[in-house]
Amino acid sequence: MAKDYQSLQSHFLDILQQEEAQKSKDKISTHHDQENEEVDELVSLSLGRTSAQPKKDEKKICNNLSDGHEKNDKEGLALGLDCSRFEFSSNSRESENRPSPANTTCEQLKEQEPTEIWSPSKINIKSKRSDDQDEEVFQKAQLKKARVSVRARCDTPTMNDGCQWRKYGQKIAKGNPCPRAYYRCTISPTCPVRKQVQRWHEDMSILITTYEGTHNHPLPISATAMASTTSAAASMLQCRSSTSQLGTSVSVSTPPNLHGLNFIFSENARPHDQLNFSSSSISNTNAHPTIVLDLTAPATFSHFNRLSSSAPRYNSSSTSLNFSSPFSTNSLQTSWSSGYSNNYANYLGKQPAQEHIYKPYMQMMNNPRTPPPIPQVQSLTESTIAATTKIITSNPNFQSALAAAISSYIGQQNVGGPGESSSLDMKCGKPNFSIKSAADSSAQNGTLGFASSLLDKYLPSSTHQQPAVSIFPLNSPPFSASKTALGSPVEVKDHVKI
DNA sequence: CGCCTTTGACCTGCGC
DNA sequence: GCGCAGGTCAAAGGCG
Repeated sequence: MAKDYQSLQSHFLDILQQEEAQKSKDKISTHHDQENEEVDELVSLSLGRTSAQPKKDEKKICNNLSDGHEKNDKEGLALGLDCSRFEFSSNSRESENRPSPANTTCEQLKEQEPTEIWSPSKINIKSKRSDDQDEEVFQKAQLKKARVSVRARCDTPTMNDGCQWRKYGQKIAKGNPCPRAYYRCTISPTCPVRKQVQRWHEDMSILITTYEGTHNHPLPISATAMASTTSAAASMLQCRSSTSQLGTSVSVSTPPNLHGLNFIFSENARPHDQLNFSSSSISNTNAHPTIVLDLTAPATFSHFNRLSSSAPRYNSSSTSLNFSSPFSTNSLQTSWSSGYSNNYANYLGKQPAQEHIYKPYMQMMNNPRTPPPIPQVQSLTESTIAATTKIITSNPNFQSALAAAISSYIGQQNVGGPGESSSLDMKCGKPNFSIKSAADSSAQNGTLGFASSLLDKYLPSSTHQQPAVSIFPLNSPPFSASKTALGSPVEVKDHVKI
């Protein structure tokens, strides 16, 4: 009954949105003709869920989403993570012309099986809608599963990620004398998740584990960390792929208990290209969009800046949201322990039942003098978080640095050159984090949208005055956000305009 | 005996 | 069409 209800509700909302989209489409088409020379893409970025629609409708949908969010409180931040599941099946031009059939409610999102995005029906629809060769190529690439490649120093043959794997093949891949092993998840016989494990020939201590697919079964707690990590990374990648066209580099480092984990998006928005991490070149197939999570390098802001500027040939703007950590990465590189998996899963909203773990820390941040209550679940991350929180709260530079970062971001949004129609809207009264940028929308869908989810979910009303400080102590170290314009203002092609 | 790894064969996609 | 490379299959064998 619930399924039927949700199905009907989804259908109803689809119809509503199609009507709204049709209205806005008419408006857009008139504007589009005028601005055609300047803007090739027109994508609404409101958390990646709505296509071009009037603001009122946008609000409406946001309310719907938040309602769903509340209804599915236990699902926590799934909103931010799952955005790509439908985004991935649409591209920017489609979203320009019609709403994504799935961009309605959180329930609907959750209804979707991970494999659904590859359903032939959608593929056919997409094929029919392609209107030029480039788009066909683009869509073909979209149809290939996103991959998440994790680089980590590891002495064991495979990284202990908590899942059960069965090896089904081994190959010598070109360019790397080390054999590549193929594993599939055996927790569920129908689980589509595969992973490839290969040593990096330039540094045999580095293990490159590439994950593909999404688990369709409950995961052991010890496996949620990697699953959430890869899921989030893939989501960001897919968000990015679905809406961006060119040149955005996004790096999201992890909460303190995952310090050192970098989500890297740095490419010219060819979705089939691999997303390379800095100068390292993991020779992977470029048939799949791949994101590289590098656990071998410390997550520093300077490093990210280096990354951002590492692709100047793309001549495009770069948007970054960097949750950088002041800590070393060493503690993470041994194994994926259940300890931090708890917290990172929480961070990603996949384990809402453990919400109580970090809520006290948020409260503590609001009142740093109050010692945090003892969480019910003991893990090594408690001490990590406590230490992190202590450092954050005792760091007088944190607030000012954060304020400067946000001011910088907003400032750049406001003073963006020609072609830069970006804005960052942080409404603190009611947790709201709408992002509109001329730069890569998907990145923001993935990162800021994710932040938005955090905000929506966890920002207490009492912290409205200091939203920035209140948001990130949950799990995050000093936070910085920046938007680095690499390209000239002239390069507005492929940018997104609201 | 069941599960797992190994490994050669086979399939598929892609570039030339 | 051909060759190459990536990916998968499945029989054979090892191990507890």
